[in-house]
Amino acid sequence: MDLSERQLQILQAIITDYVENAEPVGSRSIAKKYDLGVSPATIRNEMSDLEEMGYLTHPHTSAGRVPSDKAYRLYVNSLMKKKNLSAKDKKLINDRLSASRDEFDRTIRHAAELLSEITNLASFAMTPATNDETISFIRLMPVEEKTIILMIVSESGSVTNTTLRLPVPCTAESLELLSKNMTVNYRGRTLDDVLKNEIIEDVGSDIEALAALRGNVMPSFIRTLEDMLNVNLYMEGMTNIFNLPEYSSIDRARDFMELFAQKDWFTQKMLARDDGVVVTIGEENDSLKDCSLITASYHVDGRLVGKIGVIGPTRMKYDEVTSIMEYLTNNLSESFRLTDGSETGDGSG
Amino acid sequence: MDLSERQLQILQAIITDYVENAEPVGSRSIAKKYDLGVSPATIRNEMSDLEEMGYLTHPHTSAGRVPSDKAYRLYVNSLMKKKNLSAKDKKLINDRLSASRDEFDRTIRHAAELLSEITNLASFAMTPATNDETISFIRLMPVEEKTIILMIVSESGSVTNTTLRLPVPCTAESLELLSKNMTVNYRGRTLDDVLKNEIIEDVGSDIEALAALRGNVMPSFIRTLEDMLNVNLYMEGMTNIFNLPEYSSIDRARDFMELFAQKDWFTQKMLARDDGVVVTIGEENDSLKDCSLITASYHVDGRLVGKIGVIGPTRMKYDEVTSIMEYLTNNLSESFRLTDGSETGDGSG
DNA sequence: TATTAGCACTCATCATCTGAGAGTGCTAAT
DNA sequence: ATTAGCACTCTCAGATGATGAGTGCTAATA
Repeated sequence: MDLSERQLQILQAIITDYVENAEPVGSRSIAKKYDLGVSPATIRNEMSDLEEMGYLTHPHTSAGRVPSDKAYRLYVNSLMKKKNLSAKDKKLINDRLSASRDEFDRTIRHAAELLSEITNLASFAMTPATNDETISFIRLMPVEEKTIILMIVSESGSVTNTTLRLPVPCTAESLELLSKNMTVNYRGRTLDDVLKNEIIEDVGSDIEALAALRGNVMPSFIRTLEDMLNVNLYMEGMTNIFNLPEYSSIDRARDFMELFAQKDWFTQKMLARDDGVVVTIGEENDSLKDCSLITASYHVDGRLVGKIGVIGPTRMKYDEVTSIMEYLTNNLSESFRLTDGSETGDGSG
Repeated sequence: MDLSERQLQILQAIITDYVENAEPVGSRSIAKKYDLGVSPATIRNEMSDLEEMGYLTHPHTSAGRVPSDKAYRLYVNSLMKKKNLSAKDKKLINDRLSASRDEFDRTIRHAAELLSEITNLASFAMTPATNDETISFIRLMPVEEKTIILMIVSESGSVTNTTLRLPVPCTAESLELLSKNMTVNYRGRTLDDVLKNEIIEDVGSDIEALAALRGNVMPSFIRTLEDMLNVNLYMEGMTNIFNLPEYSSIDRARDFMELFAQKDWFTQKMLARDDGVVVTIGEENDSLKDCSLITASYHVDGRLVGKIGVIGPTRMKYDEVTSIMEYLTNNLSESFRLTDGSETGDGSG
């Protein structure tokens, strides 16, 4: 049962009005503000039908109508028109991101900050999942007699390291040897692959001292690989939601904040979402039943996929927010394109 | 004008009761619950005097009394008795910290988690300020033709690195040479020293290619040193405060949360506090006028000083919280004592 | 002199009530 | 098919009054 042109217009008007004012919309105000050429009574009848079809709800008899999740979904899928970013916002994004372009994590954090500043909602940004990153080389370095640094470098140039203490001293030569040994062994393999398919124990055992050293290093190696898999999550603007009428009750606000206190859970959730701009509305989210969640993905070196997102009430300016996120992720992907040498890696300052 | 023994008893009783129930305390309930051997009327008179002296306040005529900041200060300084941790809490702390002892940052985060769990307040923990850390060595490593890794290792074994791209290719030998060169130059100097006293430009200029490379590396070197100075701040249990009656108003809750959204500002504030267990109450804090803040410091390798802290309403169980923090920081300092080789640096798992 | 009982008084809180206003839903006219 | 008219419903804000906790003062008491 498709909606008539007029019904769509009315629904659109109600959504626009409700998103703006956060108050149930009455037939009279629609008739007055939006020039639909019909009387409030007609609009009332249509509203009644729309409610029957599940697009509107009714807080109580004598209140106006409020759009349902279904209405927002329809809006996002068909009604919504693409919005152009204001020149001001574009400038803001360009300026702020370029200032930190060569520092990966800082840039990601700035993206989250920008997103919450421009949208006035809660936002997050996370570094890419690195399951498919491949190992480039492994290096062991002496610090003190029994202290060494273990360093793993991935193909995309990201580095993770750990400092570890050995039960017995070791020589610089044996560290060098084991470094080469491990590099040969693991170079080109993905983190997931190495972590899942356990450790191969058959290399280097011809020299006993080396085998012992290897035994001491392996647990740290594995743990460091796990560290490498961790994505960093930056959250910003959580307090913005306090300014919204839907969170004026302390309980609502608490529920909201508590969701984000569980960072690990949240990260997993976000990683699982599809790439590209994805909008989920109200009940479509498992938790967050009265929130909408918009995520978008950016690319690093054209491959790795990181995510940014915005969380707010279902009453949200979907058109604006999606546009901002599209612009922002394009900008990020552009920043993180490593194919040619135009970026020197150190800033001008 | 000193307080009489009886006045102290009454004040103590009021504080105990108010901390427990968060409601203004009346003379009758004091007389009933705490066996002071005097009638409500006498207590009323004393309360009136205490109010005149600024130890109590009066929300309105017919309400009971509430302790003022001054009262809490007196309590913390003289009245409070040291509390023993419950065996349960001790076990919790021992178990949870030992599980992550060899991973520095993780341990710090766990400390913050523990603190908020046990106190049911908001907590934070931060890694030590590293101004006085000295540089141990600097290493440059090739990744690809024009991509290299810059790595700085401090005396205490902490490592910071950055990946940078050069405008022109460089040889492994020149990287090696510059590494040595820089290490000789900076070894033993503190981060602060190096950052403040600008860069010495007179070394290695005898080889032109090396000087050029050095010019390309220095900006990243400085930035990486700055990174090294950054302390990590972990905040936990922010949502705990929603359960407290003093934050049942959305405005209060918002103010509270907004303070902690400014992480940099907060970090600076906390770094500036004295070492040891420090309690500041209400107005004694610049911002946070109706909060109390308790911080304590732990030591790494007996030298570097990190901080943990708890933030809550002035109505707080000062005795319990300070005890917990003392126990926790002792435990942390113990964990981070690096003097002998008993710790292998890699876990048993 | 210090303490206490007694009592009038104050004030917040809660439940109840009221009128105003917004908005609907239905019916009958256009 | 649309619209005007009107009764009806329900929320909201303000007013009212009862309740009860707790004080502050006074006069009696040990």
